Amino acid sequence: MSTERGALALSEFPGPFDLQSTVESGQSYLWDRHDGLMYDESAVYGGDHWYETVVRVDHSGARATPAERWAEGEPVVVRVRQVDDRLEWESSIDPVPVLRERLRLDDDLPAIRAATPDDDLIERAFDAYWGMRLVDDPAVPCLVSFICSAQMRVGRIHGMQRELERAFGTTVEFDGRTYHAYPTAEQLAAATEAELRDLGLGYRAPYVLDTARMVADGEAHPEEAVGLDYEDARESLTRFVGVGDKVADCVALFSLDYLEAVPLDTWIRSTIEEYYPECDRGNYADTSRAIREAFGGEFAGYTQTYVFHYLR
DNA sequence: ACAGTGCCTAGTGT
DNA sequence: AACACTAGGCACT
Repeated sequence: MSTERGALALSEFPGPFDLQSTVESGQSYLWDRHDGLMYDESAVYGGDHWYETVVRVDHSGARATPAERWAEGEPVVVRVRQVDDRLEWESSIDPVPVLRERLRLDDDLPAIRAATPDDDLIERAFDAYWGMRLVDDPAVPCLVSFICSAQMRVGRIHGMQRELERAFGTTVEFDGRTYHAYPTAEQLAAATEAELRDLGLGYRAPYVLDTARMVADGEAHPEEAVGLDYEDARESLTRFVGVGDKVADCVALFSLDYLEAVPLDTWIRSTIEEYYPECDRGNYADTSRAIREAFGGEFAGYTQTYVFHYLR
């Protein structure tokens, strides 16, 4: 397959963009660094590293929903790096539409920031990583990777996803190397619990398996939450095994376009204790509403992601 | 509704 | 060296 190259002028999109903080902030576990130093603390921050992922896109346009595009499109490698105001890419297709979607390049970051409350911690967080975008990942890979995230560090979550790809994902040849797409629900459902445990998933193994079976059998699909009111969408996502409120919020925010979702993980909970004690209402749903308000409502998930990355 | 408890495991600290 | 503790929770009771 031939390698095409190109570049995207980031000045054509609203506000700044920073690739590294976007793909290495623990939102998405679907990207990898070409130099293999993903999440390497000693690596230089802000460097122009090449990042790679395998996407599935349907060129015919015949399939309407992202779920179908993901499930049925041919896997294709996309490699990208940022050099100042340019996003350079290498791929066997024109990846600009998919990059635009996945990296949320059309989000009006200055407008989003302007809509957040005037608050010292929030301002410092935005300043520290200004240009970081939310991601918009395919729903099933996002769901599975956040099921794996329970009580795990980002580096290990990332490593687990690479293991899942290597063990079960469709192979793709590109630029003289073999890549692996993220496994589909069907491919995961065909695995055994023992195989998943051998990859280091531990007690998450049956969760991933049961959830993959639910999707593969057509019993439920995470994208069925799209269009519901936010809290109903979160509730809907908890149908999947291994998915509680926190993981449901991650999927809502990082895949299903609910920018108001604020995943309450241990970091944000301790942040609430320290900076917003009045928002701690003792249970997930009420605390979620309170911190969502404190973080600016409509775009609270953006604020959360900046604050999380800043304090972590 | 809500609180308590067990669960896999690699890495870090003692 | 061996052991305790931790890490972006969840299911079950």
